[in-house]
Amino acid sequence: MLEAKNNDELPAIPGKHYFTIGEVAELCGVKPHVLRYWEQEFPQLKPVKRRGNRRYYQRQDVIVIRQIRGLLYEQGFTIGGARNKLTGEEARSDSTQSQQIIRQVRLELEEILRLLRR
Amino acid sequence: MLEAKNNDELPAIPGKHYFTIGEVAELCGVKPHVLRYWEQEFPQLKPVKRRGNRRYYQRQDVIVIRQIRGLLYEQGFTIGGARNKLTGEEARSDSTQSQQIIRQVRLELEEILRLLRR
DNA sequence: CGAGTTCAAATCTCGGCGTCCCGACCAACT
DNA sequence: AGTTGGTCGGGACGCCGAGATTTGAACTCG
Repeated sequence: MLEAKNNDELPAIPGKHYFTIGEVAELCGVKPHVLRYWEQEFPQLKPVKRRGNRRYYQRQDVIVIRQIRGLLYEQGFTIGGARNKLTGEEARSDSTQSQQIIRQVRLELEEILRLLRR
Repeated sequence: MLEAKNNDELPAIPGKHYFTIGEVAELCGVKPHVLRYWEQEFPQLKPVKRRGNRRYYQRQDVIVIRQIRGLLYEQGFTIGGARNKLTGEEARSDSTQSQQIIRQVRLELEEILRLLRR
């Protein structure tokens, strides 16, 4: 159990509404204590809690967890990077790689313009 | 010097062909010993070496370094993640359109620079 | 009831990512 | 030629991010 699987080899999420931490662990290939840890690190991860502070995850939470898992274990983000990526996902000021390059070229062009003006 | 800048606040790359490690450090906001370290970690980072094993970086190297810097310090990738992202990008690079355009514009720019320098 | 699961909090581990230090080498000035 | 300051590789060291383990009590479910 809990081998290092690819995200897309994980089982489909069963049709029920609530999952215990153990079930989610199994579903996502991530150990329970790691799920608790991630909960401190990712504000978007807030399972409902019930009697005795037990966590009850909904399907949405499972999806978020799989996203996080993908960013950390497949894409190679740090926790901080994954967090930013997730929170900034809608507020896409996210500059892609080629956008950065283009900005750089623009700077160089302006530099040349400056030279030409003298 | 060497404050934690954003990538897009870095100065334009001057028009010369070769840079010492110290100049690159300054240009990219990354200390020399880190550049040497990255060189072990990123196969795509191979400055030419001359007498006494001194590194001579070309503009292309400076660009790569800034990309790496962006991935690590702004996007929040691990070194491994950044490396994969870069090598994966290279594999695709011959077919992505914007990269071809960028390369072409860059060539023209360098031609102009050469003209300007006479 | 009893076996198994879950809880919070504290502590421990370990590798990733540098950082420091070293004597030696090199290059550009004067 | 001598001086000044940047650069070389390499080995030891340090910090901290990301979990792992431990503990002992509380809960769940058959």
